[in-house]
Amino acid sequence: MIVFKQHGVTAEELPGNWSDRCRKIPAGMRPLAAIRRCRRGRQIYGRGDPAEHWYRIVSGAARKCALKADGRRQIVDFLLPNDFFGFTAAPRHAFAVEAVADGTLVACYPRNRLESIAKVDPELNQFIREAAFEAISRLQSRLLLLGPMTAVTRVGLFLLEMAERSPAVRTSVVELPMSRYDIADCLALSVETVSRALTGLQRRGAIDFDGKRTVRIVDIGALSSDGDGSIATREFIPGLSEVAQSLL
Amino acid sequence: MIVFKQHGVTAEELPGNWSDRCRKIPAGMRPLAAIRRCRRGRQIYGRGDPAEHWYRIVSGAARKCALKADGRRQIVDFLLPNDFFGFTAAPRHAFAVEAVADGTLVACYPRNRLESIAKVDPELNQFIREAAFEAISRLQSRLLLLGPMTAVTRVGLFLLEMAERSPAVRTSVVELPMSRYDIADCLALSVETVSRALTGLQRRGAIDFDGKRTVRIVDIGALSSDGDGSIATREFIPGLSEVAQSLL
DNA sequence: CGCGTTGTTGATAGACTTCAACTTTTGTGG
DNA sequence: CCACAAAAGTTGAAGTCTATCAACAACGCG
Repeated sequence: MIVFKQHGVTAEELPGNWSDRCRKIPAGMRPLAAIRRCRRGRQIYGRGDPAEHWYRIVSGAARKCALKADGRRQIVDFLLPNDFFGFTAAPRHAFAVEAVADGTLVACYPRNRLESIAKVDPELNQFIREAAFEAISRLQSRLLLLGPMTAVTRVGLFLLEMAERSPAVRTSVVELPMSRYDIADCLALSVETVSRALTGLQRRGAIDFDGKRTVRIVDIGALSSDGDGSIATREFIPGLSEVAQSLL
Repeated sequence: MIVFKQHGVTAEELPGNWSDRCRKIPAGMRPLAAIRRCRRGRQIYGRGDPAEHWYRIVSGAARKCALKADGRRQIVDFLLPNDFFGFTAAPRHAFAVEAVADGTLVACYPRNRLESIAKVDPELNQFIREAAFEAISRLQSRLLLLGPMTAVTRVGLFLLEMAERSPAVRTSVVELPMSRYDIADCLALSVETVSRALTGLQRRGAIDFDGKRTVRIVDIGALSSDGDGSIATREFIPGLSEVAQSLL
């Protein structure tokens, strides 16, 4: 059994909020779902495409991203199972969404039909509203990740966020569906810096690898604290659960 | 008359999207509004406060921010007239919101009563949904501002965003309600860097000042292009209007 | 007028990016 | 099943940008 050095919390107790996101999908919208299977890199919708559907990740993972003139990507959000996306008040999507994992399953819901049903179905209405509110929370957490902090701290907090959003039972083991390049584009760092940060965290004993994309969180204190030992994030990441907050 | 050097577009034609945000507020929610007047720096709600209201800025400006352990702030969003805020699926607010301008007027709507009315009022429902979607758009734009780019570009894009969100008729003149410190905390830069960037843009002839907090946008090309003249943001900021996109 | 706040400018140190070389992993076709 | 090429990941050295520290100027308010 893995025990976190600083706090004596077993790995299994590392809190996740995944179950929170598994609220029952309203009966009214279930029959409207069209399931699509996407290979790695496959575009789910592009920038400028008419916004005719809302989407939900069933399994796998996707990235919401913008393309800059110099060819570099900026990843705005990672979508994991049960995340809804594609919300916009505008008639067209402002960002592209692409599958990250091979064989990602996406449920597509026709927007106009969903909106018609919502007119007479309070349950569906509340569901959509809360899905949108969760997207807001996710984006706000991501904004904090881009604040002024060192690369190591940023990568560490990213791993924590992924751990909490992960559906895995043992949340101390994080499966990263995305490449180092994706992480870099998401954290506004270069690939090399991400790689060095991960290596640094490993050397420090904060994490360990069971493969390039499988991370074991060993010492959650070392993960979130800065290099000099000072804790940089107390009361800082609202997206993290209460328990994780207290650990920071 | 001010003419933009690169494109020959008069100042008055610089497009704003403020009128888009002035959609009529549904009749059902108007009588519920309680108006609050806030002095500069006054907290509208704090982190951890029960989320019992939704809010709308009537006049003035506010900042949504998180406090880090080292005492530094991270500003997640600036709220301008007609922006709605306070949305959350959680029972408590994750961020604090404080007035930036003196005498800021805020409309407060009781959340539970609004939700009750929404159950039977499709119009109100759609209104709330779209207000939330707009918050999502705003946050996504802000995420792009924190991507990897130089401080000058970041400040320039910030000015453009403020210009487009401004209710002023002549959108080439931007009134900044916030201090340099606020801008720094919003863009993840130091105050000194923000100051230097503004001075640099002025020297380059991209902007001019009618006072510390009144900026005239003179050359929109120089504002959004990088130091070496290369344009860094084409097709990049979905939050900007189509016309501004074409100018970038 | 004095004092605190806000804003500007300069010099230095530190962090990240970039460029380059290299290793490991993955996938594909013979 | 192996060979080979492409993609993904790692590591090192040098350059650039920004933060920090420090000093000072401008502004606002009692």
